[in-house]
Amino acid sequence: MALEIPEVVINRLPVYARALSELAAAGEAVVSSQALGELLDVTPAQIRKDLSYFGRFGKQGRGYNVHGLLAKLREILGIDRQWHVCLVGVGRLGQAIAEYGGFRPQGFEILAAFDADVAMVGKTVGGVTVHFIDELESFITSHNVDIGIVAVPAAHAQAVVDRLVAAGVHAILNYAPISAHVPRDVTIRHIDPVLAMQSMTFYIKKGEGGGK
Amino acid sequence: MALEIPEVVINRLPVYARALSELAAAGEAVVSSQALGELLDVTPAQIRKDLSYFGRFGKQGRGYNVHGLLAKLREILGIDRQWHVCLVGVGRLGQAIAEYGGFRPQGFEILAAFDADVAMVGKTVGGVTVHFIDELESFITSHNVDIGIVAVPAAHAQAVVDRLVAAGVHAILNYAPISAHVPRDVTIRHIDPVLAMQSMTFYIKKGEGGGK
DNA sequence: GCCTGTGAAGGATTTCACAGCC
DNA sequence: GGCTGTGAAATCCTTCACAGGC
Repeated sequence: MALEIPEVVINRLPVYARALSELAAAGEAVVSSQALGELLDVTPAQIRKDLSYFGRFGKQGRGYNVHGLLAKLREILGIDRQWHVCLVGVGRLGQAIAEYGGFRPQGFEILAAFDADVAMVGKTVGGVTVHFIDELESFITSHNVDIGIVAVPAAHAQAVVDRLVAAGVHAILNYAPISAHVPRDVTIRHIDPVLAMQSMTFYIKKGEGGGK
Repeated sequence: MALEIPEVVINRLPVYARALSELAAAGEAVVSSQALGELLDVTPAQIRKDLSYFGRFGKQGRGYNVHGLLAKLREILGIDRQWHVCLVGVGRLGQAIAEYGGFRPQGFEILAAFDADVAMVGKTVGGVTVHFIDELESFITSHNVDIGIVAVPAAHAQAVVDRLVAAGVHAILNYAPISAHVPRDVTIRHIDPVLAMQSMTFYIKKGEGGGK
């Protein structure tokens, strides 16, 4: 009977969880949907409805227990555990990703990196050892890698995605500027600052010269 | 009568434009909504409907002229010109952004970077000179900066956003892990790989152990 | 025969508004 | 009195399906 949960809802939960972490760090014990909504620029009704897909976590007249709700969300999202990640591509972008300190504290452990350039093989970037790309599949299998990060040039990105999928990875974070294809049982998210820029210019263009 | 165009539509246009660039580079002269849709995993009806917000660009029986449609989309999005960008924060992340070569070829020129750390001031990162943060407002005004990129620690990010907005910037690309507040006439986009990861784990968690 | 552009239908998501509980 | 949880209403977005042009 677990009715299908909209993807938009799932995408908002990590934002709620992040805000709750901050509230917890600030020593807040309880928060209302109203207060949380103001923090996040979301309507209180939206928050309550989103949470209602998963259960009844609040108390009438009071609001939500910050720690309790955070723990619930972490469980729902599956971020209450360690995930094994591998990185493909250690060019400039890949190196920046390897050196980025934001993944590990959230439970995403980059176990290894892979590259087609033999000159990179054996080096260590941000604490991650670079392997030759041909070892990708065996590493994924032997180390139970859950998530792949793609940071190769656009021309090779789909091939890398295909290899990750074939090797059994079910989630991919793609930094390459392509619309990658994946089977329906694989989840993919794209990080593309240029696309983000290009959608913003539509709105600032309007403000110039023209009407209202 | 320019009926309001949904934001989801605007967000898809850059993806269409990117695909058209590739088709153009591959020497394709014409493309149907069907073919473009297969390339992008989007339904043909969606593409046609999206484009219909802006005009009638296709020819029945043939499809769309690749160059013509691309030019139209670039004009609609405002990516047919140069934009002035400034970067705030040149820590590890900010440096990686400054060194990233993907913005300039798309018309986004990073004119300057700013940081509160005087040890960074005067240095050059990825061809961009670092200024002291207090020069932010005067630089934005004098150089007509359109877009700000925020790459400072979370604790300072909202303050930086506020300063950018006060200085007249109307679009912000935010890499800091916060839900920043901006006035309604300012457009903001968030780049947050951790949030992307955290929404994917919901789906791969389901695949494990459990049902169906 | 093929493919666009588009009203209309359908589906999804958000917001409303209020009963019920603390 | 304040705030949640939630059906119902409203809004938004996608898909259908077909008239019309090439």
